[in-house]
Amino acid sequence: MPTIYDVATKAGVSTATVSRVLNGHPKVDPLMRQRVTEAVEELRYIPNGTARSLVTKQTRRVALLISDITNSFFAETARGAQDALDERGYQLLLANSDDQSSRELRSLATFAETGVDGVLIEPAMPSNQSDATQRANRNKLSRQLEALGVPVVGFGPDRVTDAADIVTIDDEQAGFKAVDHLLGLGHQRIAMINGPAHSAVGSRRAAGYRQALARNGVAFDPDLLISANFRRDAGFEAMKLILEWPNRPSAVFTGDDLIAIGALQALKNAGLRVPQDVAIVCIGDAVRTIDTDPALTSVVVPRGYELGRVGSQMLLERIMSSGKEPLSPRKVVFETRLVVRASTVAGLVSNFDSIR
Amino acid sequence: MPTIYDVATKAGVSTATVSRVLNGHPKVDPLMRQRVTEAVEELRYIPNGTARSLVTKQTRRVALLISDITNSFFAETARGAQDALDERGYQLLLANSDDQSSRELRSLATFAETGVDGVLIEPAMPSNQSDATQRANRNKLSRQLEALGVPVVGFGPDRVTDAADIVTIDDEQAGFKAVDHLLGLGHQRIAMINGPAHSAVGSRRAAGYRQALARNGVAFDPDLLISANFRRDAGFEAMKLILEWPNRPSAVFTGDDLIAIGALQALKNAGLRVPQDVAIVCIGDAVRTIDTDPALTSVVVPRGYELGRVGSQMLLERIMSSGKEPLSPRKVVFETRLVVRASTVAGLVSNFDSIR
DNA sequence: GCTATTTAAGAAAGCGCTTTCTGATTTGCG
DNA sequence: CGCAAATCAGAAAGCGCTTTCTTAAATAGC
Repeated sequence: MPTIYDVATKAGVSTATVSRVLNGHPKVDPLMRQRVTEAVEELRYIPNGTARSLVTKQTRRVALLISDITNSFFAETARGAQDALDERGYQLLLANSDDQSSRELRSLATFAETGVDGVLIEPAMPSNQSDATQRANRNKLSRQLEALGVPVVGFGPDRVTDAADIVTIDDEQAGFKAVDHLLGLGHQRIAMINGPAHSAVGSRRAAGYRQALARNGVAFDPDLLISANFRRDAGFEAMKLILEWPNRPSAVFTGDDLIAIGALQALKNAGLRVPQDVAIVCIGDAVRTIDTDPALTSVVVPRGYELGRVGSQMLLERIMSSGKEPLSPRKVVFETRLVVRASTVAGLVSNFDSIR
Repeated sequence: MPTIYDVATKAGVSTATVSRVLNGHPKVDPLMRQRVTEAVEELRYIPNGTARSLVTKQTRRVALLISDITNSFFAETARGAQDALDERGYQLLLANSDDQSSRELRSLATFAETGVDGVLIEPAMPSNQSDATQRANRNKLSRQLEALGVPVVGFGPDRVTDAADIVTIDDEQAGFKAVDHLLGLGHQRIAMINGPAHSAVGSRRAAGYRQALARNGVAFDPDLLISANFRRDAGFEAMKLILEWPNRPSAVFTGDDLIAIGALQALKNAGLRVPQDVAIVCIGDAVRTIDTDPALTSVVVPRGYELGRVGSQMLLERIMSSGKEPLSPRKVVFETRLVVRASTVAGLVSNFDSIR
């Protein structure tokens, strides 16, 4: 592997000049530039990024720390991040936390050694722990993130660090819109099948559910709020359970689209009509909810791609403005949008246009 | 940020000793080790990986270059790779090629600068190009990969480099098993709805289809082989087309599970019974094919996770054995398994046990 | 025409580590 | 007890760059 010395020798200049040419320094004689460029090509010289990083203290690398890349939402987030970073010549270092604080901290420690210019993080929020433990973990995370000394952008409603930017979805609003829609259609007894009780996303969506009820003067009945899982089978089982209640709700709001698909299946199996017997509304991805039968009314939330992209852009802004006066922490909240389909309004025909 | 000098000073030793302690060098006095360890903790010293890399020429970083992380198969691959790498303290650098050679080469160039210890690659195989162009691209890829000078593991049937390891799925076998099953049930007129005509995976699966026909003495009819896309809607449309044929096939083999799901929908819409009127068999993921109605008979291929994991392990073996005599190129071919369900044999009841 | 100023290239230091080589001290052995 | 061998810590070089400082040459000013 040729080094900058080889190039300098071949071009008959000093390494300083080679470096200047390589970095597009303005004050360099066109002749020198030419000679260096030729030498670079002849030797197929590739600058050593490690050596460069050692002196510049920049790696052109950003870490993305999520719970699980296998989750399609985060896969999209990764892709969005990747695309934005790519445009600026930054690379993406990926790590999965499995929503465990310990793994999260471990990854961060590795990043500290290896060196990154910034981190994108979806903070772990393990729900199986006490509030005190959770707080302690968040504190540890904050401190470790601050110790890294690089810009941070967090996905989720809470700021992971005092200086961190935030990009998130207004889940409470989404829950509100869904339930408000049902109430507007005259439903009064509305059940909710939610994700895990203490999941961050689930609890915010449930908050929206309660808020919509309150605003419409309907009393909240805790029995109607079921904690399940963000999975199809969980939705199926929960719905079966609901159908055994003596006083069946006229509508069901589900915490996400997979739950809704499972619930729909359970209703079909029971021979019930949707929406005539039970209406369904969910929060979810636009694409996944359109080709069910009936198509699902849903509050469409932005795709992971958007969040990843915007998050990266914000991170890059911070990275590139380092040295200048620090930007104050920003927060981007994505809006959600109710898309009415046949699962709440009988006979409505939907096509893919509705998802745009 | 404290450096190794600070630690050395604080511990009253030389940087050499600190380095030895940090790297677990055996011949170092326990007393020294103790003093160094204490100094490290007091100063919260974190070794600078960049500086280390500069001298050791190792980055503890591996690149994963795939077409698109948003594809769930590759998301799983990434996860499998990640998990295997994590165990050895290696990090994952992610890049998407979108199946474009140009992007692939660009990413590789960046990796060359930044430095990686190995690369996992799913080579781009853009099908919209001439054979000559494709060959040229493959050559460029090979050369650039070789220039990198690090171990390579490729996903797919063809060796990307003479020295590269391979991990792949026996798609031809999968196609064979699927069609052989149909033939065994007495079907003679069997259509295939495949993915894109020139996709690597699709063409191998089609080869299996033809091979099964040949082995069973059934003539291959090119009209029965439809090129579509590995998507649900493509399957739906293709099936609708087939149903307009004067001489309807008694069975359909689809290139993947999404196509099958779409095809199933088309058959239902047409009021046809599966498998009595038309049997369906597909190649696909075990989970996705079980909760259709009827459950899909399918040739189950390993999940991306497995490929990623095994690929990484092979890569790590090579990385860690560098310096020793080079391992000869290896090839791991994952077997596939026919799982018979109700879409070919009426009345068969399936549960999740069948997917293990 | 001679000094003052600008311009651009080079010398060399230094980024934070690892590792070889050297040398002091200890241990082994006859 | 004396010398050879073994042990382990330190000095210093060097990994491949960037960047400051220096210096030589070119230009300007009067």
